[in-house]
Amino acid sequence: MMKAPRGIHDILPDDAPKWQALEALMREFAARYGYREIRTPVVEHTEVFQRTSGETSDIVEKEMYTFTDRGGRSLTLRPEGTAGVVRAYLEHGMGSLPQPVRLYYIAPMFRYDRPQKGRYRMHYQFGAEVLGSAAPAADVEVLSLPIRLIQTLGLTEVQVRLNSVGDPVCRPAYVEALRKYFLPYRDQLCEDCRRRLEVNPLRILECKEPGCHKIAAGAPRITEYLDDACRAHFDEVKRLFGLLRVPYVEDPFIVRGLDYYTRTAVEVHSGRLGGAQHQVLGGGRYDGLAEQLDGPHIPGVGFGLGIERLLLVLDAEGLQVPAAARADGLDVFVAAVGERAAHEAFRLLDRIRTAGLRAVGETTDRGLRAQMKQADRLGARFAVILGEQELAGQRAGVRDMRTGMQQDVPLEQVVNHLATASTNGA
RNA sequence: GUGGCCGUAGCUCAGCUUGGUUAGAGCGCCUGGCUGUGGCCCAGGAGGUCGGGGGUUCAAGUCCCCUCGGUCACCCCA
Repeated sequence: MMKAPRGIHDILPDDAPKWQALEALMREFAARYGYREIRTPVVEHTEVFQRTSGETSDIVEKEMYTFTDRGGRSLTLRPEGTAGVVRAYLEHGMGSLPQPVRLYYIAPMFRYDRPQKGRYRMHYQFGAEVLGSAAPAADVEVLSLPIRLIQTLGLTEVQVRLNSVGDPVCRPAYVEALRKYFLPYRDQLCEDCRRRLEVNPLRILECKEPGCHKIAAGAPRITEYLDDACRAHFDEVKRLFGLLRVPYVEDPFIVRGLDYYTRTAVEVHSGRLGGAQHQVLGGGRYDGLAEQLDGPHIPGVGFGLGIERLLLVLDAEGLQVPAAARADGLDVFVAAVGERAAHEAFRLLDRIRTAGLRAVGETTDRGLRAQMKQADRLGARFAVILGEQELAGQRAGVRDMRTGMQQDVPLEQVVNHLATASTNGA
């Protein structure tokens, strides 16, 4: 049997209302903060990600869905949202819009890594970016959006972790210091970290190998190496979070997987996901990204939030997405007995829908009993019954499926009757 | 990319250890009891290449190998 590709899943009708409700809430929050939606393509030129994420990043090294199109171009299914958004900003001259520009997206991302619960080869992210502002207030504004959203959903066991990864001016000195620190321990590091020592010593900091972790604990801290500008920026970000009373912890060990990050780096973790896929959100500032795409210097900051993971965390904390239930449901089922009645029912069904009610009718010709059972199973609030008897008197039976009360209603009044009845006590 | 566990109807699972008649159950689905009225009950029915391929054997859902998929722990990430 044909199956969906590995690590890629269907979202079925039973779950869709939950997704719709969550997405609606995200759009509502984005609008509240003045963010406008941008829809960028799922594929970009491979270079867009190669140049921004960094050649040594895991994404570029082993996780990209890359293919050659018929014209010989190398294209890649986007592994993350930011690079494409910045590309679009540059391509469409958004630098001439009032700055900063605030953008958000809800879109699928693709990463070719090994699937696990909460980690999929195709997953959805809610993300937002502020482009054109280097101010610490921009960092805190864009990051407070998902944090407030998470609070609104009622999640309690989440932690905001904050760090600064410096910038191209001060980071090289720190990387050197790290290299110098780790070199004597070289033989005690794990295989991966020995490699990291060469290509990207920052990564050793987040290694979970106990041996490496222990050595890393004594490593110099980035905060000791930040230059005045970066330090001032970081201090102000922390001050502003404090002003908003957003609880956070400083974590000198988060460095983020993508090379384009500068200064602010943030992650949000849940304590409820068994240590596995507990990271729900990642983000930070990326002041050099636009230049890497051959654009001018456009500072930016943003985040990406994994929707599947958020859903998982909600579940783990026993929470529901507000209003998710109401996105589903059926008002009316129209049952017909006999061919003449079926035609009249078909017309009636159309009128009911035109009036704005959610209705389905019988499309085969089963017995009334089977049709009533359908109405019940589909969760219809009312059943309308049309047969020879009703037709003769130009009437229809309207049955309230909750109470079992049935009324005889003139045919031309059925739609009105249903409309008022379904708004009362729905 | 590395290692462990798992894979039998739409769903949840039994059967596998000690190979041997037509592979079962509950729920769901369809039909009937009730010739035009849902929920409860009763009866019947449909639905399975036992994830796929190869091997061992007189005989494989059951044993072995490979492969695909899921899951967990890593790597890393949302």
